[in-house]
Amino acid sequence: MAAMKVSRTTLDEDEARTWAAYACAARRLFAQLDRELQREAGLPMSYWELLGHLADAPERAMRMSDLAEVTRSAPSRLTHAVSQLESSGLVRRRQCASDRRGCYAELTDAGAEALTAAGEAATRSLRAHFFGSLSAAEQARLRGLSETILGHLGATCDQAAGRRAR
Amino acid sequence: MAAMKVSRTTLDEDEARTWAAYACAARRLFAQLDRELQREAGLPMSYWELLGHLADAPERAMRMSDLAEVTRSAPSRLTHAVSQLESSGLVRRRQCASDRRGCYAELTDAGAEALTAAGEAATRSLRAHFFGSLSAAEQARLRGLSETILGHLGATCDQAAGRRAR
DNA sequence: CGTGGGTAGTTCAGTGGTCAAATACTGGGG
DNA sequence: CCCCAGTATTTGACCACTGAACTACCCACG
Repeated sequence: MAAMKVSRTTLDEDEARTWAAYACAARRLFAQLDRELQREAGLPMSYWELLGHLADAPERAMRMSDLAEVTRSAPSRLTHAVSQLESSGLVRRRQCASDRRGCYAELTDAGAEALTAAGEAATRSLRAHFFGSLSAAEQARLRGLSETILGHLGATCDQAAGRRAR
Repeated sequence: MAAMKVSRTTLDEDEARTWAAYACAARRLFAQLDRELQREAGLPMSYWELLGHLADAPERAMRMSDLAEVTRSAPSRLTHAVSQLESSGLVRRRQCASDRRGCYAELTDAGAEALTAAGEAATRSLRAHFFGSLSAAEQARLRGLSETILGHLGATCDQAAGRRAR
């Protein structure tokens, strides 16, 4: 008879294979997208996303800390990333009028252009390697599963955040 | 009536959301696992996997280049990683008898211990954030989808590899 | 008012990773 | 037998990212 599943401190065969497949697929997809984005648009994926958030924002500008929050990255990362993007002319820093500590990162026209170029490269890459391998129904299922995972992560993270906030 | 889907150079709403959900979930899972592994076992995820491959190998040892292949990483990364692991005593380098250029990386007893500790931490983390959010059926579906993606990636990569190999 | 605890952003030192060049050795054809 | 094209690994310079100080500023309270 099959053994009851008991809590072990080690993954069983099936779990290990599931995680391996998931992790390997995701990593290779990221690596591929990143490479193609870099090659065709000269932009790493993380910078592409950063520019994307700026483009979505009103005035194409955001406070550093808000940008840090939506990209889930440490403030110091933003400083470095924005400095780098600023030096390649895709982003501009603007003093915040109401709070002299503060600082806006604003998308420049060159940044907007780079963003659309990167968007096209990303689209090609994703169609080739991600959407191209899945039927519409499979895409929907994968999206559902991802959202489930995210929901669970969000909940546990919010708990932690709540605890920290006391 | 609904528009025919034509090839655009930009993702449509639905594709964008699917990719966003997938990418965000995967990244947050990796980040969480990496943090918890680091905190509880003092080991980044990539080093944990590296040690895992060594543990699975006969004699708990592998040639640097084979290790590079199974971890899909550049040779120089292996050199750096193995040096670092060697200096913390988890791995030992051994000369290859038949090829004096060659070199084995061998798991030490301390390395094996660290690996099981990391395995337990990883198991807890994955159960909490990954398996914990999905039913058995969902896990199976996610695994199937990941394998589909991998199959597609493998095929396209092998083509590229084949072209390169001429 | 003025002072102190919180907040916005930067700086710095450390780490894991990449790419390109250097080193050391192998093995088959002249 | 020797030479050289290829292979295994290392080295070094550089980059992105992180966490922990640090600076500058805001604002509410006494």
